[in-house]
Amino acid sequence: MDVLSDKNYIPQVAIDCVIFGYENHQLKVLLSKLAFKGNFYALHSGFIKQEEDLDEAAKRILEDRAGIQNIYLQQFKVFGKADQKRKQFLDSLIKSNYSENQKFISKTKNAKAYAWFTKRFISIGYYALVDMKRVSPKLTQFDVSIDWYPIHEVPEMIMHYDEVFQEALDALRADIDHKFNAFNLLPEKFTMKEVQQIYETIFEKEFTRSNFQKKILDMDVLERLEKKLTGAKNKAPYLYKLK
Amino acid sequence: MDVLSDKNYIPQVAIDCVIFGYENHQLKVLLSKLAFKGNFYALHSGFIKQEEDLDEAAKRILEDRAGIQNIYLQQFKVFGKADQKRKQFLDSLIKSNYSENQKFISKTKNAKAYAWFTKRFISIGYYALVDMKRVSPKLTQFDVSIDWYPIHEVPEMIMHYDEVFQEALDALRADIDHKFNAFNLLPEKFTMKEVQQIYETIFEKEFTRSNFQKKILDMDVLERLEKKLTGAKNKAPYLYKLK
DNA sequence: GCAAAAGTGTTAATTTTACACCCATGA
DNA sequence: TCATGGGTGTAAAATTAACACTTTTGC
Repeated sequence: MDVLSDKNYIPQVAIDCVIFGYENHQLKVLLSKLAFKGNFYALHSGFIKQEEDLDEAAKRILEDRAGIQNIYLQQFKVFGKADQKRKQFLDSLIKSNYSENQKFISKTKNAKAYAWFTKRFISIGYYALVDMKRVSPKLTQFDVSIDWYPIHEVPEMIMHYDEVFQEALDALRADIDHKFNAFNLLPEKFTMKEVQQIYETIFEKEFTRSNFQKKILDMDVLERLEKKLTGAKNKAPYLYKLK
Repeated sequence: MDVLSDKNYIPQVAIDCVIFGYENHQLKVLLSKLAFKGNFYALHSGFIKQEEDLDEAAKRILEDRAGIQNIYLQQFKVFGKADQKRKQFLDSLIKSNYSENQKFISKTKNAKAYAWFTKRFISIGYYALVDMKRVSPKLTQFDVSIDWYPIHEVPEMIMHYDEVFQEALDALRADIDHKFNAFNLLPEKFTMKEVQQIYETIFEKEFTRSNFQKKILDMDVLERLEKKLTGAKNKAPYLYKLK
């Protein structure tokens, strides 16, 4: 990673990525536990390089953190409260992690990073929806661990991340129908049941099979392929792929 | 206005306001013609003060430019291409307005403003919908004029503003139904016909009277008041107000 | 043949659209 | 009393939801 400076990155602007993961009928979110004393949880944030498009920056951050590419990534809201949450949090973090925190900050190199990092920030929210099986989160120097948390068991996060997460979930549900991003979670060939399970997981409610099938097929984006013999003692479902 | 500097404003971030105005069944947009040689048209942009919430900044910019308060203002998208449009435009502007442009730029004061202004910017798009009768646009030092342009007669604008305008119009139409912002355009008491005319203007299509009435009343946000005798030789319409 | 689950079809309920009808108003 | 336009009601059309029926598969 480049040195954090105004020359390399756009100052005071962050991208916050809410990475939703799907596996086994569960919707989870990828959080980082920070490599500091105490239980501090955070979304994956990053900054925008000076020569980089906004959407590219979001993709890069997602790739750096989760090791995946070519995924549906959607900007959903900008957060721009001018409160002191960020600075307050970082100050308390330094205080509890470095016995002589004033000295720590005043070291030339640290001082620059501190000044850059503790300014008031605007954050641009993006969310992604990924197949957990195809993702291998990578630790950075700031993380002690990166884990998937069920969306109803999300620990309290630092700064404004709780709000970002909740808004991302709302946006995901509002967007999914007309943007077809659910299909990104599936292998090339999939059954209608698999599609339905994703929807049911995301919306946390059940859909009737026949009506769901009609609705999805009416979207006219799927192509029916051969049948799939599952070994189960029932009728074999068709496979589908995106047109 | 404060001096443009990193100390006063968040650098490299602008707010672009698309101010839609309604009057006499016409939807127009407020553009500034810049106070420079040549025909340069622009949306109303501004910057975010260091101590200011994002939404407040948008409100302030709207008030400075259009002289109105308490209006529906909606963030709709962030634009973040890393292209050189901004710098190229500003360079050509300086070139054609100052015979010795290098000298102009290198004057100490101008040099700072030039450097601040010509960096790569991220812009946060907001739109507003106002009653043209209640608005008195104010000229700033950068405008030679500020005028309302019918949305189908918008002159080509500088930089990326054409795209911002088009996206704002799409967002306005998508948002209007469930956020009731159309009522902001009306006086305290209004008739159903007036509401319908706004909708018809915004969507550029006609609605059938009875169905429109049903739809709006089903929203359950209006309260029916006394009748209004218009002097016309027909049944007097009811007045409504927001609940 | 039977249970299980997939696919299709049918009916009912709801929402949307079109349009007819009645009513108040001023000329 | 008539033309105008506003308010209401109703029938048709389209969409959505509920559920029953049929088919395929392995045991």
